[in-house]
Amino acid sequence: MALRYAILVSLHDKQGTGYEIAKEFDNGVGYFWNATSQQIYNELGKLARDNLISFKVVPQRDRPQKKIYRITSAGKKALVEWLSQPTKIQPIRDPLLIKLFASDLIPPSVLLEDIETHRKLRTQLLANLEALRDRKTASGKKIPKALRYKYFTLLRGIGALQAWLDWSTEVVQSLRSEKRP
Amino acid sequence: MALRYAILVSLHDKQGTGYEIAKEFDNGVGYFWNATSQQIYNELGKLARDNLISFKVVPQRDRPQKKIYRITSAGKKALVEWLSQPTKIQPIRDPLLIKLFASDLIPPSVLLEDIETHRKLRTQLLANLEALRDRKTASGKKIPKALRYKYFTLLRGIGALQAWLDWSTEVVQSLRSEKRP
DNA sequence: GTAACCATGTAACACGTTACATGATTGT
DNA sequence: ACAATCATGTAACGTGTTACATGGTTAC
Repeated sequence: MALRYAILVSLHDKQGTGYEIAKEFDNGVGYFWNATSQQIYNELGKLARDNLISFKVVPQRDRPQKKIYRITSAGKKALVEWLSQPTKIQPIRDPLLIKLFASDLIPPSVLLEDIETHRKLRTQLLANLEALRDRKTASGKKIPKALRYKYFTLLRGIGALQAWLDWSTEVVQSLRSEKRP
Repeated sequence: MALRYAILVSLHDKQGTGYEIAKEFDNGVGYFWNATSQQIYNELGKLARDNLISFKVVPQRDRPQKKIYRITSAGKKALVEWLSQPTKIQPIRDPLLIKLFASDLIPPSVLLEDIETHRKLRTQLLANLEALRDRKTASGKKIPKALRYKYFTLLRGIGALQAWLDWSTEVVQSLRSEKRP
């Protein structure tokens, strides 16, 4: 159910096409929600059927036609209602930790490689988010009130990545010391 | 697919009934994987059909009969194979952050309540995990090599909870200051 | 020429959640 | 009385992933 509201939030901020929303999910919104374009196109269809969003078809010369979606007043109402409900704690499901838990079954090098790959990805992501943060707070800028909570979602992304990277540093050290004792 | 291997890891450690595995997922294994008993019973059925686990039915006087499962050699093989494959980074999906992102649509008090509920839950969880950790490292005990990586999964759980709580402290402060400026 | 970008969609399948169903025993 | 613990399972539904399908433009 949450994807639908993530989309409504995105459309409440700014109208857009499915393609654009999908891109946002890869970038901005992406550090707290994740979805494939297929999921998004599908959900946009349902949302339009439920009249929570409307769209206009825009033909283009060079590119395929597109649908620009915007939230309706019914959509805004549904969104506010959902926002007022308590959220569920989301369960943890990290396949990498299954591996660690079963590490006596595989050589440390296999684990190491996997962790290093994740480290690279997350290090890159962290750099992106930190750059974003720095742009927002550069030269003594103050975050406007209305944007403060969006800013907090960014900080959450950064905090989570940092915690993961700190932890993985320890694990890698331990794995390395095991290889050449 | 990962649930099946989480179960195999659990059974590789120690044979058990579906009920016992489900309990483990609520406690030990629970800080990195999560599943309902229905999911587990279902997957156990499939695993048995695929001969990756076997079971014997044990009738009991006072209680309903139970099935004690253990991993087979084919199961161990399948597990090792899976462990050797690279894992995927798991996508982030936190409904609470959707709320924050859309915070201009709801009064801060609604957000505050929700966050406080989460804080209580996670504070409790953190205390449990820290107690577990302290028991394992108490009185200068050294973690045996074979258990070191299991211990790291525990540290990961603790780190993630701490990062979340640190972040939420900031958010709550900001929300409170907005209520009475 | 090959990849990336723009742009949308269908269909099959896998995975997860919730509700329903059963039923004795133990502790408050 | 009521809830919790032990113990397993089916069925309906909702969500997420992967593959397939189409097709022009721009940049290397």
